[in-house]
Amino acid sequence: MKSKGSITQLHTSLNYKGLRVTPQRVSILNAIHSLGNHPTAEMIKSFVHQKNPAISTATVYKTLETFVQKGILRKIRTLDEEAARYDAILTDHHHLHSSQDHRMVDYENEELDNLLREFFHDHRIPDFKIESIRLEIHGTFENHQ
Amino acid sequence: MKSKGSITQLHTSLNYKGLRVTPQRVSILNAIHSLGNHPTAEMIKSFVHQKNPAISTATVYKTLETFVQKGILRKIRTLDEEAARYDAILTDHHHLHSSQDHRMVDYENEELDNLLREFFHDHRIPDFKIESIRLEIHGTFENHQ
DNA sequence: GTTCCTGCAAAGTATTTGCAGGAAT
DNA sequence: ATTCCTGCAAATACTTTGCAGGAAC
Repeated sequence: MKSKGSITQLHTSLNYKGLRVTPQRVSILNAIHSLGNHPTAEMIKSFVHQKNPAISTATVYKTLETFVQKGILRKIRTLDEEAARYDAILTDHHHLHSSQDHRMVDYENEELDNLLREFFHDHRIPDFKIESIRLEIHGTFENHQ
Repeated sequence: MKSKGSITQLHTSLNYKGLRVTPQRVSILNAIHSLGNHPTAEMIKSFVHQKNPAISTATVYKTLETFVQKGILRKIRTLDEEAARYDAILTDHHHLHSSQDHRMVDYENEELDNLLREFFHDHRIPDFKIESIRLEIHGTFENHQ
């Protein structure tokens, strides 16, 4: 469905970051893309285990941390959950948070970002320099989509 | 400095929520108000221990959870920290997040809220009903304030 | 007197770390 | 050949739970 990076592309992108291409890392990247947005480490581990049961929990965590350090993933936390989630979208964007289940869906809107930029340009916060703004939009999904 | 609730007020507000007034609960509420915004359970525990070393960790956690359930506190999580924080301000508001240290400062602006309300009124998100919006404003504090 | 709360210790969940062997380069 | 990565097990951080005694009402 969604265009996934080929093995070669993964290879290249890992190399580019100075990382060795290991089956574990390839599996984990594939898992994140297959799982859609914002899986937890646990979800990634389960997915990866289907094909490769030998991969250890420690490796999953270490790898995710490495990817975050290298700027391949972003780590995010939600309001009401214990576990961290990992986001493969690196550009700044916002999230819809379901108050029913713990779903999180990306929300991007350039017009909104411009509006915010303007607003804070006109309303500087004393002694604070803004780097980025992320909206947590809480609510409920309708039509069970 | 900041107007704190007297013992009697605390008493009344706990009673109002159907909670018994215990020294532990009074200490914990005082701690949260003294510590300013968004202390972690650990910070609250340390503070409380200065006056009352006997209070247990379990009680701190249980009490905080009770307060959250009763709507006396709100539990929040930050981007890069493991531990939850507790916020005594219940009305919807936003937060400044320091990218230097792990500081979090409240930010409220009615004009901003109106702007957002208008924006999302005009740009409905398909199949999603918004309940609340919180901004995470990341950046750096200047003038070491 | 009844119900609720506290403290202890143990358990649970999420995550990190040290280290030795093994794989990628 | 060297450097980096993985897996194991143990450790750590944060939080929850069961239960019995004690406090608040």
